[in-house]
Amino acid sequence: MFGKVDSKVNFPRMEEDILRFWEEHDIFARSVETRQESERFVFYEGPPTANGNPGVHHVLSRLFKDAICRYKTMRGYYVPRKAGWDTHGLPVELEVERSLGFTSKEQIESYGVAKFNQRCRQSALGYIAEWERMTRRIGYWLDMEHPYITMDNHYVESCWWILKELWDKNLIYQGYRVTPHCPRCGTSLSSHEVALGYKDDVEDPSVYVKFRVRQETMCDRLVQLSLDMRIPVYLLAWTTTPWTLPGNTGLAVTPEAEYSLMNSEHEILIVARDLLDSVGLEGYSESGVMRGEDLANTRYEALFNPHDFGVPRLKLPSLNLQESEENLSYPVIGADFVSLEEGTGIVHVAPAFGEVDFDVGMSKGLDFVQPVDLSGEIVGTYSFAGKFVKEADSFILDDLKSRNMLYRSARIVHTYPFCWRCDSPLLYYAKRSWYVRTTEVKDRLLSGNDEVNWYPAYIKQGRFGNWLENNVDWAFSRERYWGTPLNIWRCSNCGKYECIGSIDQLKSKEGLQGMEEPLELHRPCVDKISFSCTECGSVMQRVPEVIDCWFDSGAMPVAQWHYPFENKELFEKNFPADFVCEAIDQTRGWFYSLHAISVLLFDQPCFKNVICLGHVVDANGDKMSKSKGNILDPWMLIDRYGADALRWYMLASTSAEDNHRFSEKMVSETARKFLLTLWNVYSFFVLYANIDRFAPRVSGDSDYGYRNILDIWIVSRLNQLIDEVTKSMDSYNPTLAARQVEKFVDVLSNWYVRRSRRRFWKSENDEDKLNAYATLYQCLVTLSQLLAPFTPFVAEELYRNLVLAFNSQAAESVHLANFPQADETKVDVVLNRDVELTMKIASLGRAARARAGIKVRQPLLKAIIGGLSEEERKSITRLADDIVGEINVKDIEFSGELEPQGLPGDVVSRDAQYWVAVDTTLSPALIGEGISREIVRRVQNMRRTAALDIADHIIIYYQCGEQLGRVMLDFADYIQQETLSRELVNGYPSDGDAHAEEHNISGDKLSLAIKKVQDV
RNA sequence: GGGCCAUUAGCUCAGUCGGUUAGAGCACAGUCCUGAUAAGACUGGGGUCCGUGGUUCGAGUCCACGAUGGCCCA
Repeated sequence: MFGKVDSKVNFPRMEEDILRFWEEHDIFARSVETRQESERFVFYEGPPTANGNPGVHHVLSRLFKDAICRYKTMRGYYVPRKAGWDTHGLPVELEVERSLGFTSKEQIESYGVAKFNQRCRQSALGYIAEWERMTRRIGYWLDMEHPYITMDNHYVESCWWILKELWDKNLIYQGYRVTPHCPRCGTSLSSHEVALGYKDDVEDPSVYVKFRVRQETMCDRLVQLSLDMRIPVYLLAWTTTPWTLPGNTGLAVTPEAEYSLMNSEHEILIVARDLLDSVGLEGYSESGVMRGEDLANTRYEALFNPHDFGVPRLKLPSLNLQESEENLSYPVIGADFVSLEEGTGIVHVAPAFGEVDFDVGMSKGLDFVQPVDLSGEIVGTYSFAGKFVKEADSFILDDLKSRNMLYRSARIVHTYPFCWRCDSPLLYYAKRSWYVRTTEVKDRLLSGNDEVNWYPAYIKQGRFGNWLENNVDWAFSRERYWGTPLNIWRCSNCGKYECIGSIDQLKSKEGLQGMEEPLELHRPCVDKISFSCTECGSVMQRVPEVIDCWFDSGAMPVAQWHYPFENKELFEKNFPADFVCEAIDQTRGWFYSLHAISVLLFDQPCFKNVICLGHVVDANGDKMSKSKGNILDPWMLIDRYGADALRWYMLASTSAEDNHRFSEKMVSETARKFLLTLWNVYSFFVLYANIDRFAPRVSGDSDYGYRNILDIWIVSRLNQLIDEVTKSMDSYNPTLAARQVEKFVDVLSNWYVRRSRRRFWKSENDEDKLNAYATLYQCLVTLSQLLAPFTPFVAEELYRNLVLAFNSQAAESVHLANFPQADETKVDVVLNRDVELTMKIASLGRAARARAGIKVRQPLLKAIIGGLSEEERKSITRLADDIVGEINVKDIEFSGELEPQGLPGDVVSRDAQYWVAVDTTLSPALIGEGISREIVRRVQNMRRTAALDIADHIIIYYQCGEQLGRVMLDFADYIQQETLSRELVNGYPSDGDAHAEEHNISGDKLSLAIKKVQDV
């Protein structure tokens, strides 16, 4: 006997039971370890950042990873799955800062870096626990007992080794470059972090500033054009960041462009001719035109002389300090980046801010003036000193206005980047940073990418390829606290740098001091360690930076094994990965850091196949965010619908790469549509199989020699399905696979079971019935295996109940079983097509009946089918029973005519190719048969109302007129058989133990009563 | 400003190589079927296949330009 199955299933509760079973019997570990000798399928887990609870979008990528890994396991591969946790970085620090109420780095310093980092560690550990809970519940199988954790000493040491390798290859350098800087967090942001924080509707000043031209530096042409030397000549420049003006050390023009001299009574303004209209110079008239190259080398008076405000002036590229100069002037330079689309065609250059500005400063040898500190406050003795830059804007403008250096001031709305974490406006700020020279291996980054299979394929040459094409060196240092400490020490005397690649190397240094045991490879512990300089013998101290946490995660192929310090063999066996999977934002994140580090170290890519997922969005297609309040809690969905429902929705509803629209309603619909249909087929099977004491063969094979065509067909479809699912999964397309399964379950339920119902219900235990059970059994067992990677819980439930009840030798879990193999010889494509055609004809026939207004329960004489080809006609004759049964006609005829002839339109239904007509002639015999079916239906409803068991036998009592009485007699056998009735008694039951109802059939009264027969 | 992706029924999505009347599910209405079904069937309403141009005998599909949205980069 199979275990009793309730048709009303509580999936969440069932899943909890399955989870307990898995854990008690260690199924996951066994599913991996029993395949230890097989070919390896290497999977890398992209470590989630442990700084928040997992949301639906995290669940999505975990499910795709799980489905592929479970599939490969069932296909016989050895698929170890090591969990990983990303525990470092600004996100973690911010979480702690928030809990402590901190808003600046000073507060962290005075709180104490040791205590602060301890809190970061605790915070990460807390979230890891939460992630483990979610991972377990959704059925994501992952070895969480042996995870890699980026904050562990071993992990950090491997990162050190990598950096030392790169250092030895001369791929690490310290550059003075402009980086997006968050003044609150006090650190640079990587480009992908910046990308997270762009806002499109930022209001900023839009100001036109006048720079007075030094008369003695004017070229002849300008002297000539500025006729009246008594009025001043100004270069007009446009900016949206007035706070950068104190850092101005140059103006750039396009050499080939034309510039107009615009006269008023008091002054001459120089503006690009193309931009006159957009600048709007009312009251000015053009007194001359000159080329940009004529302006180059002209000098203008410094807007703010740094020497007057106690700010040093340095010379690029040497950065040598410059002497104080009273009448300071800066040059006009020709450059190719000057826009003639907006502004004035004259660009204000401040090398301390802005990447382009710095680069041109380096190449043209401009001055470098930095009037802003790293917290974004103006330094020096300006009247607006001490103010935050954005706040200083208006004071700077007032100052310029009072000196008549401001032509016009307005406001504009544009796009500007903000810190994705703390929302502070980012400042482009020139400072020292450590770089990995990724541009050195750019060609190999690109060619390595060619070897990777991307799903979807367009990412390879598209987003990821473009990103690699535009590769710039990786600024990987961070001026923060909680991260892998940068393993570079600097001599306080001679400035020599040394990179330390291991703990042993560090311990062996001469003059080692400050090493505490146990050694903790974090700040401030590592900061205290010093040793002697090999050059001059002075003390070497570690540089203050930590490294970008993206570097940590990209190091995982190496660092998860503490390679090369141990596990050499493990590393080699697990490199490169066969498969990784994350959302599309990781093209610039983890996918890149993995790829870059792998190519830098080993000159080869480190993953062969990658699924790139779209984002999870809400039902309206909007991104989920706390501020919008459209976040869905995965726990709520799991508690209500179960993990399988969530899994199936995520895997089946939307292609992996598209945005995944998400709402509670969609999850519940999916659960109903698919899981309940499957469950109903399953509970139907178990209910009847138990009544008939069906015992499956241990092999599970349904081939009993004799076959009903329905059996042959569904087995054909089943083998086709196995083939389809295998191919879809092998090409990393779980969505397609899931949809194929969904289609199969639909036809299994709504054609195979529907058409076979009577075979299960008939009283004889004949061969046909046995075959029906065996076939449905085979379908359900195979489905449980096909579904195991997708809906592992319900698959397990089906498998264990169906298989283990009769086969104690079988694997005790579906996840220990092998994936089904398609038997190609059983696939009959012609039959598959014919059944499709049968469904089509049945559908047309039902439509024709509906048009004619005759209930399906009323049998008709015949249906005429047209539009079939000769071949189809021959082929489909073997399925005539199904057509006859579905349309409820006594016979079918085929017509060679393309159009129905001489038949009223309301009995014909057609599509583009086929037509079906029904003969609506009703004989008394047919009417009687229709009535008998009507009676059966009413009795069946009464059985339900009386809450009788499906197998209970009854006695039917009836009272009626002559016509119905005749039907009762004529169709007595049929009625009794259908309703499990021992007797048809014309009269009332003698006792009150019966269930009685009054009926009306086509105007005739019928009194019915049923009574359960006690002796079975 | 640049790149990638998407846009098909009220909603979620299919739509193969360019070829018959563009489909399915959900939702809505009516009818039917049913002792597995919380299901199913039939009918109906509901379509500017984002827009404009082009290629073609023929375009949802190919090309160009544009719009909107998402993501990425500036």
